[in-house]
Amino acid sequence: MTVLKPSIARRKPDPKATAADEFVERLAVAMEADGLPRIAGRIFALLLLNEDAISLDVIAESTGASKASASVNTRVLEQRGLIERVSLQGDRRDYYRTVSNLFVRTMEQRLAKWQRFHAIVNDGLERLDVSPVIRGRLKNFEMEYESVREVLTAALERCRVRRPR
Amino acid sequence: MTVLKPSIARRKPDPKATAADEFVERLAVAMEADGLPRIAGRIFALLLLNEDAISLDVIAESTGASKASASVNTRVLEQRGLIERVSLQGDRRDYYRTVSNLFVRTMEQRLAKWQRFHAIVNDGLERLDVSPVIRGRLKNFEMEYESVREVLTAALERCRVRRPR
DNA sequence: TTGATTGTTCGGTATAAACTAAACAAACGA
DNA sequence: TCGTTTGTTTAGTTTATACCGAACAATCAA
Repeated sequence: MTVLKPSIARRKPDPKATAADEFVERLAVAMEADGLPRIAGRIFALLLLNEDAISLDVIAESTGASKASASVNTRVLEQRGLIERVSLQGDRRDYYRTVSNLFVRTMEQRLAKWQRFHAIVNDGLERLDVSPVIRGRLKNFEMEYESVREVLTAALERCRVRRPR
Repeated sequence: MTVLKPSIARRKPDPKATAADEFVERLAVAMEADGLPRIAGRIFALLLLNEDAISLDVIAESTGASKASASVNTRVLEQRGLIERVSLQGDRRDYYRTVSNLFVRTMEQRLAKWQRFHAIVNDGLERLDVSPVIRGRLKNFEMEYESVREVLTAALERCRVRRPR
């Protein structure tokens, strides 16, 4: 008589899971598509919903992650420019909160990622000797990217102006 | 006297690695940032540099992947709209090539991914009862996204018009 | 200094993903 | 019908990554 542990079959749906918790989980999963660890996504979502900065312990505690994971993933988020570390006077702890111009920052991140991709293509366009057809294909690809990039950065600039800090 | 296998320390740098091979590898790595398997990236890069459509065997052979991986990853790329499967008359094999309007398609992919993210935020904006400050933050985030999305889709539409097929 | 608090790093484990080989299915030609 | 060619699926292996607990380092207070 073998018994399957229920925790394997399916996790217990936490009875006191609030709407906010669900939001956090869903956003965390969605952010995995951007190559972030799930815990990083949870932390980000948590901070997104919190007005004031939160300490590492609280982050670890309320996301259910270990302090180690919280430490690592806050750094990841910080390096990606999604959150920032702030210090409060007369307090040794670090506190974290989302950056103010969040959307612009995320878009800048994405642009930077694309840039790496297109840099490779452009480099190939220089070094490789390919047929005129292929060359035309690559050139057109880059042209279109460039035009879209310009439009996009202009739009972001407008966002920046509208909300300077 | 322990000897470290050189293949572990570092892979042999293939002496007859062409510039095209390097291009393929670099692009493949860059595409991993978009959540694609490395082999998918290699296949894409390979097709990008080839004028005419290529069969599965050739793809497998020239990327060094197994036929199974080639099959799986071509399907991934096809579903993402980056390549297309074509059939040649009097030939049972499937052939693959990049789609014609490549840049627009990649951007559409990216937009779709963002859409999922923002859908969650908007949903949260409806269901969650958060402080006015947080609500303002989320709303602003979505507003900025929406404005940028409009600009972007317009720019893509222009690309589409400029090169209809 | 010592003790307490806070963050990071390290070692090990579990989970997930990529990939291959081999079995399988489907489509065609003989 | 039977063998051949082509693509897919499956099972198992390898590889990479996330994660935790515990040890460690650093900072400040006493």
